[in-house]
Amino acid sequence: MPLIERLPKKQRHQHLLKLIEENPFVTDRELTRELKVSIQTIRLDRMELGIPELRERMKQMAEHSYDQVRSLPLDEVVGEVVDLQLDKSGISIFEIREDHVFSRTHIARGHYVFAQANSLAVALINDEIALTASADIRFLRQVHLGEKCIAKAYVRSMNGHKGKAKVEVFTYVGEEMVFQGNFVIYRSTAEDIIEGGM
Amino acid sequence: MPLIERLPKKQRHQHLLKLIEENPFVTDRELTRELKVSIQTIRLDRMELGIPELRERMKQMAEHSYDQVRSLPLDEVVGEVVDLQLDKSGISIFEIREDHVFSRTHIARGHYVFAQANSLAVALINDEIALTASADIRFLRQVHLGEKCIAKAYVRSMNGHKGKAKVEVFTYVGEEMVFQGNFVIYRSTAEDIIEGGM
DNA sequence: ATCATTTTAGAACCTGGTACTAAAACAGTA
DNA sequence: TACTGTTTTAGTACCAGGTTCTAAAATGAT
Repeated sequence: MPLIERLPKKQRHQHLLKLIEENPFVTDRELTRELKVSIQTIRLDRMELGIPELRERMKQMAEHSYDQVRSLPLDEVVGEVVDLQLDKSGISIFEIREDHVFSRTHIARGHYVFAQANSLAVALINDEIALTASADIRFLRQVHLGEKCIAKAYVRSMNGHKGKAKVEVFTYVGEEMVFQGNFVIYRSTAEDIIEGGM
Repeated sequence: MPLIERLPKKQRHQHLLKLIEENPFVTDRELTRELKVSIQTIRLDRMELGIPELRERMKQMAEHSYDQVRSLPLDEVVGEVVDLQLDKSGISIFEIREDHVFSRTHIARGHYVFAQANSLAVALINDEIALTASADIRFLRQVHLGEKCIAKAYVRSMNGHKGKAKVEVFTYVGEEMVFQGNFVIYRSTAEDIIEGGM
């Protein structure tokens, strides 16, 4: 059992990591020329380091970037409002479809679940203008493809008839709560300018 | 030379284009099942339409996203990542268009601004799975139709190599900060189950 | 000299294709 | 009906860039 001079291998591993980080599109064969070892050694090294093959690396990058690109087309109304008592409470339903999930995992992107809650919170406010000022949100468990999110929103406070309203939203899949958020909504009857908020 | 009834082929081409656009990761074999023709026909169709093979498509996507600072010439694509240093920082640009605003006020809906920030925060995390766990967000001023939102995200902490990461996002229109958010992102290398989070 | 580790070699097999040849099925027309 | 042209299907050989497995050789430490 060699005890010293074990560096070459570790050094090569470091070098390998660096090379692949520099150029993730490098093949094993190209690496042999750089590292001066056989292709089998390269492959053993990759195994030990847990580095996937070139094609898998490319696939991961492609999926990653694809997920970014397709991540925005939210519909005008996110979720169907099935019950609405202005300034009091409301319920909306939103089914997670193919468009709303990460392709790899089939788990819903957070901003869709947020969008449902945000839309409902804004819809609840009985004023001409209602914009989200801030929010404090928590995703309690993943939501999967095909699941139906039921968001329930309650107006908690109502600073006069102008100003801010606090709305609490709970989103469920069946019995389970999957999301919870506290929204502060700016409200205004006229088109007067609000110093902040959306 | 058949002159009429030439539709089936063109129809199939349209269908093929749509299928591949919907899911660029589809293999020829999978397409045969959808289109009910032989794999050779699929391949002839791809040839005629100039659609490269799956691996080439993935490679192009991967290369495209790898190309660090891409051309600013904003695509139609909203929330385009123009700079990305994994696990460190990133920048994305999103132009507010008709679809993204309240029709009355021409003010952007909050969840679009949130979506840009959320997507960027998730994109930043260099792991197979990255889901938003919670967020604390603030809309600092309204964003109007036509304005360009530039989101800058920074990874602030990195609980080991599994677990949670904290990402801070600032969104600007010109010099003005319009949004600020603190995201907690769950991260995981494997497909192991995460108890909560999106 | 001996023994464990490390490296190399080689063969079989895999996916998701390309390139090419050729037969069959389908259509329209003379 | 027979001929012609397009379209579809089938099949083979080949490719890159690997994985998986077995096994031999080189290296180094004691």
